[in-house]
Amino acid sequence: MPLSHTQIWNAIDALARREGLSASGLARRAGLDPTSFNPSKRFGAGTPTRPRWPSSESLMRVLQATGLSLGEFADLADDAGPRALPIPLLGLARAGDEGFFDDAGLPLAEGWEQTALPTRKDSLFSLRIEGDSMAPLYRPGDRVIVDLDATDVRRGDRVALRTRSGETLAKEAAVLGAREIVLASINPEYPPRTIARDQILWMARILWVSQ
DNA sequence: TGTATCTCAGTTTGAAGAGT
DNA sequence: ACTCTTCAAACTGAGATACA
Repeated sequence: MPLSHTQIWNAIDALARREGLSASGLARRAGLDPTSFNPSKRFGAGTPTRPRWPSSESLMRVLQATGLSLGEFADLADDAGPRALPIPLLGLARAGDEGFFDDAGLPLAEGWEQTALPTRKDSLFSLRIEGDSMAPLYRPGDRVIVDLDATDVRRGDRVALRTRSGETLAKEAAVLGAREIVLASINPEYPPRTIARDQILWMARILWVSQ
């Protein structure tokens, strides 16, 4: 799904706003010249003006600097409303079969099933992981995407939750009792925590992690 | 206290440079 | 020739400082 000129620049502007920066501030953070994303750079000279595009290298540096995946960037690009972003899906067992990768080992466009990245909706938000209690699965600085609608938590799910005391936690649901739950850390150096159900403001499954 | 001036970080435009 | 990046100069607004 190619992105239009408008979508690319909308996404860059949206990403800059999300980071609390202007377009030039975003460029600077990415190690680019601060003028790279100026409005005057978005169209070439001449009448009519020709649309200009950021290079793929510039785009990759911005994504690296903001910790965003290409899929999340593509979602920012669409200001028309919620949209599922399909990406190729293949089971690991099948990934060794012939016909799914080219000579360079890159995925071919044909023959793959598809899965959808989460669409933009009000119940979605992201959290930045702090501390190493979830290492090595989630590392400090990783961003997880949580869906507040995804409350059907099962044992073993990775969840984010907020307590009445003001803590926000990202853990694994080890025991889901009627009156209390036990949250395990992936890192064995951190002991499990037991939290009473009535102390939980909300708890939802972690859908995606952006590294 | 209120006003004028200075400084600086952030941002912008237009032109030139580099690569193809 | 064309496209994207970089450079130089200028603009803008906020905060600090000086002074009546």
